[in-house]
Amino acid sequence: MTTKSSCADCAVRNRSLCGTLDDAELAQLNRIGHRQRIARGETIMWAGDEAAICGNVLSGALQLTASTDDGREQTVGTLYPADFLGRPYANEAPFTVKAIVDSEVCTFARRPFEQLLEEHVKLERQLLRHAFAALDDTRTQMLTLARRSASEKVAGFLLDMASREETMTSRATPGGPVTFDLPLNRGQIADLLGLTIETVSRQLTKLKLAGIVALPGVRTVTIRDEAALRSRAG
Amino acid sequence: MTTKSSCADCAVRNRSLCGTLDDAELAQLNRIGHRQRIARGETIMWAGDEAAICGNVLSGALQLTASTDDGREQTVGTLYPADFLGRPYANEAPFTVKAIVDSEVCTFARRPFEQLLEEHVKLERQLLRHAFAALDDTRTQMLTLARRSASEKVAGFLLDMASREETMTSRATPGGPVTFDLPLNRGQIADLLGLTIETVSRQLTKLKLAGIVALPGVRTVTIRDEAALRSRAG
DNA sequence: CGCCTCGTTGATCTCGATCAATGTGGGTGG
DNA sequence: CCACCCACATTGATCGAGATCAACGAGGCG
Repeated sequence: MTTKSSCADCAVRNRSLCGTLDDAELAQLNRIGHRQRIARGETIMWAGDEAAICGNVLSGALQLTASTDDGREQTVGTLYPADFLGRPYANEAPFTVKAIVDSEVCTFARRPFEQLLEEHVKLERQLLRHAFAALDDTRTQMLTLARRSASEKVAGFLLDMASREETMTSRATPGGPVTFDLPLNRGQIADLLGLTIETVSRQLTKLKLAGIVALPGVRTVTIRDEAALRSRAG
Repeated sequence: MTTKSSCADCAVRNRSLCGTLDDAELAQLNRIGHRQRIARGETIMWAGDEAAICGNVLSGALQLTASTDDGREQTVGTLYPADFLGRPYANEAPFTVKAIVDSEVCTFARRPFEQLLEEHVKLERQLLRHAFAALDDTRTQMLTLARRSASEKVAGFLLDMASREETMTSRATPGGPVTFDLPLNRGQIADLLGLTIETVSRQLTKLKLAGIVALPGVRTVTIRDEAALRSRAG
């Protein structure tokens, strides 16, 4: 399910790779790009398969997953709007990419995109910055996975999701209670944090009993005491 | 302690960033580069400080470390010869960089290096490839940190070190016993794998008692049964 | 209504951390 | 040359966080 469309009205126009391109360059990119909808749960790239496409996330959220031979899984990265997806110059995709909510991605076939990269230095430079940023994020997450306790992980995760929510909706209520919906179910949170479903659930219950958060719905979270949550996140 | 020197006799000439440059470009790079020795244990970059330099690792090994506010540490990356060090376009260094053995690095002041990057597309392209490779490595390591058991971690680590040793010395004894020295002490192995010193030590003892490895010296390892080690690594 | 997925809660177990003591090898100074 | 030291490594005993196994609850949908 792909549709042609113009870059002009792109929601992530000035945050993604394309931000620095002039109109002529953008037109070129537009020519090889397709806007593609990906349903929740759908996998658009399998680890080990040929890395045929790359692109920009327009809306929604996707996750990168690695797994051991015997099936233990770990989320090794999450892609949000304006993030870059795929792996130029690689023959096979290193990780599996799956939509965790309904999403839209602006995709390019890898070869033509690589071609464009080589012709447009600005595009390559932006990609380099994105790659470095992703590398820093990933390394920071390593510290969390290896050294933080379950309660630190869950507290940190909630703060992370809250701040993402706040920047999306640009709500200006610093310190006040924030309510938002989690795009992930318990299993997905567990995958992300290197925990089990049960541990995530117990940690959330603990935070609820301590009055730090409220859980009006199973996917809905209200942060009632951000300071306390922050101190638990360490 | 820095010395000028020529790229012509550089040990990592054709594996590092510089591999694709022509003589004129190399001369330019040479003009702003310094060969710098770093003693074992010495820190050349502190997380949060200004990211003043970047460069290529020539020999030895360095580690990137992240730590929590209360002092728990995690190695989030290791740099070997030909790896790129530093963070162009960032104002502060994201992680602390320390030499784990006596090392040599070819360093550039960040600003002039960035300048050169902008002028030489090939350099930028190589850096992009390095960054992607580092990203894949880091994400793969996340799976290990979060989901593998202590014995899987240690077995995998030994195989990793052995293969690195083999490629360095290009020894051609596939399957046969391989002997090599670890550049890391037990504490550093623990940091790398997200374990404690005691657990690493116990796992090594277990492998020794099972006859899978021999430990002729405290830093020396002989792999006696690679297949068994590989099956423990999962 | 019954089924199915997801989430919560309880009981128990296990791996690895922690605390503590002992061993070892290499370097230094008497 | 040897005795001592000190950092590093090993080994043992115990503890506890989180995994695992199991049962139950709550909403959504045919």
